[in-house]
Amino acid sequence: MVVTETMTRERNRRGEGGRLRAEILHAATALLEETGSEQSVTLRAVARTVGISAPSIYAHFPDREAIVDAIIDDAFTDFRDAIAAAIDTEQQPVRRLLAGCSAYLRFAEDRPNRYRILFDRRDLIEDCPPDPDRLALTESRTESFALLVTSVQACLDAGLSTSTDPFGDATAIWTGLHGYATLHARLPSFPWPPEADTLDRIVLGLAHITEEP
Amino acid sequence: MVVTETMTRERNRRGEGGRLRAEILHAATALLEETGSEQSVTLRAVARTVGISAPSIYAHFPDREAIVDAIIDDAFTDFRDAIAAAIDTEQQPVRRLLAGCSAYLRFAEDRPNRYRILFDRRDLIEDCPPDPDRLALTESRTESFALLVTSVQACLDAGLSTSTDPFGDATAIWTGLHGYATLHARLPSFPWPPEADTLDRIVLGLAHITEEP
DNA sequence: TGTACATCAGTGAACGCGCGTTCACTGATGTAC
DNA sequence: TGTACATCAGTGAACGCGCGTTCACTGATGTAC
Repeated sequence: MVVTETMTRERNRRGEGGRLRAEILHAATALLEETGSEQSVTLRAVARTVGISAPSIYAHFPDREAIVDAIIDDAFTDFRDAIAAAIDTEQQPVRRLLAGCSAYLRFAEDRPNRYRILFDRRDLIEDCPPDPDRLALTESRTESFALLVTSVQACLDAGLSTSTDPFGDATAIWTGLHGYATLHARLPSFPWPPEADTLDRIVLGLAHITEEP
Repeated sequence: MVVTETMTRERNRRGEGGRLRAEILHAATALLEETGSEQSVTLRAVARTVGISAPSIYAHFPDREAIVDAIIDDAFTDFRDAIAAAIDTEQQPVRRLLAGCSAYLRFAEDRPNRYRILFDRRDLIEDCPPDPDRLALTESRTESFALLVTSVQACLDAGLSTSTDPFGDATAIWTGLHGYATLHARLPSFPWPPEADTLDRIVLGLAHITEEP
């Protein structure tokens, strides 16, 4: 007997309707990561993947946009956690900084489309009024960046950097990492230098690190 | 009398049908630059803007994709020309390099959506067979990058850089510029340092320039 | 223990929309005689 | 100079598609008595 997608799914028991929300998010994330395009997260495609009818989604999300927002929210949490975890594997400040940046690039390389959506939205382009629903998302972004600033500051505090502007240096590192991550994903056939070289260049050069770890 | 878009346009005279091609491209470019999304370049939207019927486009482009390709091709030519022109305004090697990089950022800032499409396509992700129609496009990309490599090499030749790897340094500068350009456009409310500082950081730091111009 | 009933999780049909593309066509423009 | 005709630059209607969203509904599940 051939088991199709639709046959697999059983209706949730009473009180467990909320489980569908997670299934929807999971399916939508898979779609987005496969295609790399937010446009491919359609209610119908998501419903097809989950094995439900499209209108069922409205019990859990007010509209299509809300699903995409939720995906980005999740992705940012993952991103921040991955970097934080990597930093925590090291003690020495320069090593911690490098580990965090390395995790940044690894995240972008392992799941390029997941990384892509993090900074792809037009959220902050228009000076929109502070939207409470989006505040958590903004904070999650801020936190990822704060990890970087803190790591640079730690090098400075330990006397391992001649930086006079840790925030500016962190910003420079961020743009360097972002540029490498996005171009590397877009143009894989370009003769890129090894990731370790890039990391050294960006981190040690831009953060004014004086001593090798 | 109210003159509407559609009333404005007159049919081209015989032999001048080719002019419509330019009008289509112009309209499509405007659409892409306004919205920043390739998706908004639809045959119908383009036709509406030009003031023709949608099927008329088929006399000049085989399909929708061909229009977008043509836009990117044009954008790349503009991009390369802007950088080349800026470099040529200076004599001293370091100044030339800085001028080129500055033009890079200015292009990205002035026409963010035009810049965006340059590296946004998935062209090279799959190892597609060498497509002769796309070769010019690829060359135009290569040329833009070559300008950068040459500029770094010139600094080295003049003894103004301690670079041991001009190609790698040019790559690092490129990723730095790209990262700054894209993030700056995406998150304008972030406390970015002045562009000049960023340029100095990226160019002087990453290209191992020893002497200020 | 049995049964009527409220609730919950989800369905199926339908709406209007814009899309890419096709097809047969029209009517002005230039040209051959 | 006049006219028949080929050509060129488009048009308008239609196709099937997938989409977001709405609406009235169904049928299994648990609960009150």
